[in-house]
Amino acid sequence: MGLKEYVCGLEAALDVIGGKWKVLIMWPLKNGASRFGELKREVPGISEKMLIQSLKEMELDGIVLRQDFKEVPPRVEYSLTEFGRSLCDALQPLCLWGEQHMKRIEACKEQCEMQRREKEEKAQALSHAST
Amino acid sequence: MGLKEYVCGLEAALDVIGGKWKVLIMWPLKNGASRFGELKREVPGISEKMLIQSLKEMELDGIVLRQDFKEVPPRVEYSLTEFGRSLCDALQPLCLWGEQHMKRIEACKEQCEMQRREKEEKAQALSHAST
DNA sequence: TATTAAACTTACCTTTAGGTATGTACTTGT
DNA sequence: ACAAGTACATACCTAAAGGTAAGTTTAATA
Repeated sequence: MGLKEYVCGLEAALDVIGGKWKVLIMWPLKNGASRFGELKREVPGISEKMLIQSLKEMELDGIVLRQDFKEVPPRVEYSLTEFGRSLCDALQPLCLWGEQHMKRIEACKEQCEMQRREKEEKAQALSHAST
Repeated sequence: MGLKEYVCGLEAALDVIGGKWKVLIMWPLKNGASRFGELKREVPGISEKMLIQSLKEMELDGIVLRQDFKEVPPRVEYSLTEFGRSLCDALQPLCLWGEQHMKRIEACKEQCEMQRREKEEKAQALSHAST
């Protein structure tokens, strides 16, 4: 598994925006730079660990710029690079698609959850019966 | 965590195409229906378990249609629904973006890997020293 | 009667992602 | 001397994703 070999462009793109948080971090940054603490508030539910971890990877990928003002207490601002903005543009249609079909998707995922639970319960019942 | 609440359309969309395999399964299906065995060959590296698991979820999400010909040995064909094709269209720009910057992304990810390994080795060295 | 072929299914295991909680560094203001 | 404020770092744990390998079903055919 030395070097990555992407089958298609999508695989590469998803490798950049993969994970639970990255797109949620990108979206507020479209309106301009944010400090670490601000971002934490703008992305509700994220932990500090996930926030810096994501930001670091996004910086490495070149879609986010980190600017350290060398003050105490620390002041660091994050913003989108040109590259990052081009990624946002490419994501726009997908975002729209998601918005248009959000209700439907939510319903499907709930359905999924229900099936998962049923299966889990069935498995539990079986394991109880065997003891 | 009862019901899902998506912050933006992207979150919903990524919930549909999330995971390692789904887009890789969708792409060959753009050229028409495929049997299970065909898909297995068209998506190199995928296991049978991951293939049906993904296909089932995609069917539930309404982006893939499963057609069982009730033959023996079994013959089942999978194809994209209208909804699935609309998703493909929405993915096109992202796919293009990924293709255009594939080299750059590959390089970044290798860089990432290297950092991870360094860190791992450092941690190992420390744990050895402490014993 | 045994075999074959295709599409699953299941059990078990390893790896990775993500969550929680606590600690650190540094300087300004008290 | 010390408390406060901000951006991290680190250790530990749980849950989810994914991999491997073996088994199951069915009717036609040898």
